[in-house]
Amino acid sequence: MGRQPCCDKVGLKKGPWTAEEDKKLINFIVTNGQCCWRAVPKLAGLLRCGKSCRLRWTNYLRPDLKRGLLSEYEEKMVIDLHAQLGNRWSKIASHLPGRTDNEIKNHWNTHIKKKLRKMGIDPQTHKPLSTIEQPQQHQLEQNQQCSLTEAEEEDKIKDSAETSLQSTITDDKEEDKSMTCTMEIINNEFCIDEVPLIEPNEILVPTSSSSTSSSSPSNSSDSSKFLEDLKFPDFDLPCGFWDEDFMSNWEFLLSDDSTQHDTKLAVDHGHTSSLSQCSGMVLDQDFWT
DNA sequence: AAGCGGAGCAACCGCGTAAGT
DNA sequence: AACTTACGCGGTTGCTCCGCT
Repeated sequence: MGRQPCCDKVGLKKGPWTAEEDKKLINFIVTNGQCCWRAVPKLAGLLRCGKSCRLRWTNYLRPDLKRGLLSEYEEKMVIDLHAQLGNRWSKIASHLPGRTDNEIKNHWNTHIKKKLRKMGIDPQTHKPLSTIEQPQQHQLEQNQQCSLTEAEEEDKIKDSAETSLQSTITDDKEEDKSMTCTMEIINNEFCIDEVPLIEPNEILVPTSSSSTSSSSPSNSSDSSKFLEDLKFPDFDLPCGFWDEDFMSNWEFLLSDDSTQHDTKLAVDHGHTSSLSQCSGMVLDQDFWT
């Protein structure tokens, strides 16, 4: 079956996002919520494909994102979850509020891999490097892959991941057995037993798309006029939804002074904290409607 | 000061699949 | 049931920054 490209690539912009584009995307999503990514660029007045918009929003502009390096605890969680889930970054990310799959993937590839190797642990199998012979290692990888592809196992693993972070990994499954030694080694370094539980209500619920918003334009042909009316600071925000710190952060991003904007700047200049604070909040879906 | 190389990270690409018709 | 469409995911790329020579 032929698959059409996600968007007409001709004339679409690629590469780093500008402050102006961020502004447009934020304005649009704050007002309309996340829905129909394919339509977002057109309605928001962006020369990007929907995919690019979604990525920019989920990986960078979302208000509930934490920025900055992963804490030791988060890092430990990533290692733990990776041992159980493999390279399923989005699943791993779902256990780390405010972190994106992309961020975790990058952190894994640039930091954690090295760290584990330094500790003598194979990052793929989570077994000590010295004890693994090549053929065995290969089989281990295959076994892990195999077991992870089964839906039944996945549910078990998911449940396990949610609980084992605070306790020990059950050893009633072969793959768990194979990880035991790894975990022992890691535990020496990270002491996961002391980390607090993550409560379900601490898991952020990213804004849902049920919000074909009531405030959305009556039809798309009015979208350009509609967008003119979007001025972020004028939005009625639920009381206490975003603290002043956070608002100033986004205002920073949206301000006209940020033409040279590289959102990294915001992070580098101490705006991280407000973003991080947001991660503790559960987004109210009503807000988006 | 300039050049080089590695590290880090944002963004892109292509595939799998759920949802819709 | 067959097909289409859009979304989400994971792998990869390429740009920027920074430290070293």
